[in-house]
Amino acid sequence: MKQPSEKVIRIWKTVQVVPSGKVASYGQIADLAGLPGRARLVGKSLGLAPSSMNLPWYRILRSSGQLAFEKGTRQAEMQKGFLQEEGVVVMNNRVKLKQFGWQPDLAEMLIGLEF
DNA sequence: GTATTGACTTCAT
DNA sequence: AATGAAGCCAATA
Repeated sequence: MKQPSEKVIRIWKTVQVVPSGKVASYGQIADLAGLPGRARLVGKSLGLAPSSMNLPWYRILRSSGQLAFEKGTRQAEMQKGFLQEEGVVVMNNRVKLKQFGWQPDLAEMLIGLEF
């Protein structure tokens, strides 16, 4: 039985810590998950995540604030929809990190470190 | 074992 | 702002 590696699990958990209405970058998630430099692994892991766990993958974007998908793709539009539903303004396929970028709180960090 | 890939990041043009 | 190259490292082939 092949299961996702622990690293993937950690990434998922870390993603779940991101609060609604905020967004985080792949690199940021990787760092919080204790996997610095694994930004790309984060993306892959999100792709592996089953939809049944309600993983808020849409709160994760690039360091520049751009959505991970190209504009016009179905995923990008869906991501945009989810974000706006949480109050995050998405314009021209990007989000203003100055405004919506998530800064981990101590309490939230603790959750992330519980693993 | 090496080569390629990827929901990335950063620096240089 | 846009584009490209290099860096990065686990997973796949």
